[in-house]
Amino acid sequence: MEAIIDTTLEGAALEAWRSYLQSHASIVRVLDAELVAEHGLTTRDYEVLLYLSQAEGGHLPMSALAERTMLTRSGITRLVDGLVGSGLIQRVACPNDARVSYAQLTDLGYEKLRRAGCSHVASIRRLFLEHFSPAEIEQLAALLSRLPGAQPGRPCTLQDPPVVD
Amino acid sequence: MEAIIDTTLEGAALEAWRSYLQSHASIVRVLDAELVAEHGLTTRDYEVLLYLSQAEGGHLPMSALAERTMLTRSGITRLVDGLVGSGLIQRVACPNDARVSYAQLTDLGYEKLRRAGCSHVASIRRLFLEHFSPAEIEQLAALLSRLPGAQPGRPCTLQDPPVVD
DNA sequence: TCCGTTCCGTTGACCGGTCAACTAGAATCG
DNA sequence: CGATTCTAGTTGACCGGTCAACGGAACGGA
Repeated sequence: MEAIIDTTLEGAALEAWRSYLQSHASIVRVLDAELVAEHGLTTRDYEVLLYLSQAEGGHLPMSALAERTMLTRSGITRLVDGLVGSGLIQRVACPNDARVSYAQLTDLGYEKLRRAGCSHVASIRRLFLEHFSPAEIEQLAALLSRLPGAQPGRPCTLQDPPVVD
Repeated sequence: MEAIIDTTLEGAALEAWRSYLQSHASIVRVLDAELVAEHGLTTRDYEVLLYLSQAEGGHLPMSALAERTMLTRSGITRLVDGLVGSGLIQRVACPNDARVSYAQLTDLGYEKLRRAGCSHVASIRRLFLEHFSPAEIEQLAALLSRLPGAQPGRPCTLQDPPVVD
């Protein structure tokens, strides 16, 4: 009845994996709490506003948002509902394709994002970046970028990819 | 209307943070899907079984589980409800203190954990560890262990701690 | 042209978790 | 001892998300 993981994952590997998991949980929890407390936004909200701000013209189709946030289309519908409700974005019909509706950042939304962004980035520095030297940051970036899902394009295979050709 | 993060987080730092977030999301998602598909367990379920297996006598009070899993006591109640329902653990009254009830791993639960553990650890290797050399694993462990929450004891402060004395 | 298929977004039902209120048992202190 | 306070666990109401089903619009052959 001994620990399963200890018998199968040796020292440093266990330590790396454990730290990866636990630090993420803790950091994300704090970031979210701060964002909610100071700006009334969840991390999801913030993420959506950020993606919109980076998009051409400040708008993006719902499914593009779903893809970027790794949420379901229905999830995005509901999330956007909330942001529309608080006036940070609005829905705009697409002139070329009546099926798609854009989520469009409003002035209020952009302003909100600007304010929230300052404290949020500061928190990221405090909770993540400040624990490393610039050289270590580079190491870390190099290492972590090899992991599945880290590269924007390569999505992260579930099991072995069903390569059929 | 430019990207907020790009103007405030310079190259490598942005890259490190982005990879950290996205890789975690992707990896955890896959791990969970595999665990559910192959063993009918969520990651939470697995975590609870693992903690119980590591505990003296295979049992732990509910609140100890809540603490370790970073869930609420009510959350643990419901999670344990499910595991009791599928016969993997059982509730056992504490003889010394009638308030506490232990969650106790059953034989079935232990067997389940053993099986699930094999494939789960294999997945962790495939999705995380195998992307690095042993030396890099050590680097990674050393770096990540500095992050808030990575050390078991030190919990991760929310904002500046409200020191009142 | 018209019908089948595919794609986009929304909706209803549900699930896993939180928060707040509660109950029961223990601990403390007069 | 009894009153108060604290602690462990459960419960009800809610929230944020998924999944499955759907409706309307676009596309692609016959």
